[in-house]
Amino acid sequence: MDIQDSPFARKLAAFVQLSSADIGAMSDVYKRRRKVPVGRDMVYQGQKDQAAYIIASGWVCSYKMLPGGTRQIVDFQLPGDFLGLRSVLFRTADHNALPITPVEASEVLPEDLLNAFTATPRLATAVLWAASRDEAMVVENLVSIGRRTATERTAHFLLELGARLKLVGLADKTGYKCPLSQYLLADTLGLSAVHINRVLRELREENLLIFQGGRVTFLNFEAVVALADFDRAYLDHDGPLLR
Amino acid sequence: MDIQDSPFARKLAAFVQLSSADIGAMSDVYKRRRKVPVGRDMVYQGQKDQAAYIIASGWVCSYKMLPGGTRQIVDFQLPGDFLGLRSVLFRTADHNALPITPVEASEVLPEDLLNAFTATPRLATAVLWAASRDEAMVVENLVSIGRRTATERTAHFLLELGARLKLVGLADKTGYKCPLSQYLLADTLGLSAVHINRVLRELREENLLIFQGGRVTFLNFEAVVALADFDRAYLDHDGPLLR
DNA sequence: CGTAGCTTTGATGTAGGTCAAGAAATGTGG
DNA sequence: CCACATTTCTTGACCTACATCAAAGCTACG
Repeated sequence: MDIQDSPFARKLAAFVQLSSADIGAMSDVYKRRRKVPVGRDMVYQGQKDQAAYIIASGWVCSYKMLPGGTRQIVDFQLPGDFLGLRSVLFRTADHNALPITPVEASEVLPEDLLNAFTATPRLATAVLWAASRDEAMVVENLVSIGRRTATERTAHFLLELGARLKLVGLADKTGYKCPLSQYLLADTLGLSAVHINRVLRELREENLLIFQGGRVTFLNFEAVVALADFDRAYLDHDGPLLR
Repeated sequence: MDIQDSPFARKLAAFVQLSSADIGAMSDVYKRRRKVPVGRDMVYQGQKDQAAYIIASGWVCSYKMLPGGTRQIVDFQLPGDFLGLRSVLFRTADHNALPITPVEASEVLPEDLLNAFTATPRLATAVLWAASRDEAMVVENLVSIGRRTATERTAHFLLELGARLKLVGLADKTGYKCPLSQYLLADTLGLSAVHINRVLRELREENLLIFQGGRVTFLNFEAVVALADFDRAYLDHDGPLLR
């Protein structure tokens, strides 16, 4: 794939107009392509001098383990997303990352990243923007878990996933392919798997959405948006914000 | 105050060694000093072309409102912290920010910030690092609310605050001054104010810590760390990480 | 075609919410 | 420096959303 057509470049290009120099710097960063199988951690907590990755295809989840053996999933990385930026900046990973589908990713070495930032500040700004977008999602998740009911936060999360996938052309208004199990959903939303199951049944019986057979289908998109108090604007940005 | 002695410069200097050029760029960024009284929002959701701020003194809380009138506090900004970086990058604020003590802050204009990044990439990297540290805290909060009990997450949060304040010289192992009400604590931790009160009583009666009279006092620091499963490393960084 | 991971459902338990109301602290104007 | 108002804290009684436990039916794929 040409660098300019990669999901990563597409995403960044939504924010800054990248010059050919910027794109050149990106191709340096974006070097070693790797395939990673399901179920083996790509990053694990406490690991030193961890590389970062840019996801080309597949889904990854970033999570933290707690002493009791419970897990909290913090975020998912989808095609075009950066994985492990914090691990590079802090020199130590503070979380784990696990592919939940087979993944193709490009390894980004810390030096390359920092050199690219120094050489092309616009790229640094673009990466900062992408990191901020991810943080905005984590924040929205925090709000969900803190103050929304199980049903609201499930709906909210599934809408958010849809919006992200739409950005990279993997979803439309009717729904999207979704490889998540109810266990993963539970660990994302701070609920038990049993309760997630009941919530999903309720959403299905209310003709709001169907989560089944590896697919999310919205039956009544507007009603789901209303239920979840979903802000459609927050992941949409018209054109490049920075010229 | 000399720029080099500001809490902001101190914090960034912990990450990158800033050259005099970097410091010069910072003084451009770090320009208009303002005083803000308690209880008037500095940033509010939906506001366009919002400035960002660097806090010189005082505490600010960033929060989101939900339709039911409930509130989730996402983070606190303490002296040296950046406020509203996302608002600048996205051109629209996605949250509110409210001083909970009188605040002195320097306004950072979007242009100045972006110019500084272009002129001195090291500064951009440093700001990216600071933003990542803040995100790490939001993540830790998410984990708390998702998977820790009320007692654990309260302990965790109070330890984290202590660690942050220690970085800017406002806390030691015995405790710190803390202007938060139990209502603020509740909205931070996704609990009700009534329950926070019970949790604090329990922590007090177990001789773990006292939250009273605008002060947090640790009676048995080690026990609190153990209870909260607090990772002391994650906010400590020995020296500049990036040379 | 067996076995391991998912999904579904029922029964029961509990952490934390809500409501209510008094006590203490804090602020404000005279 | 006091009286009054307002917020903040504290506690008790009761309730509910979600967890836990248990067990049966699915899917899938080696």
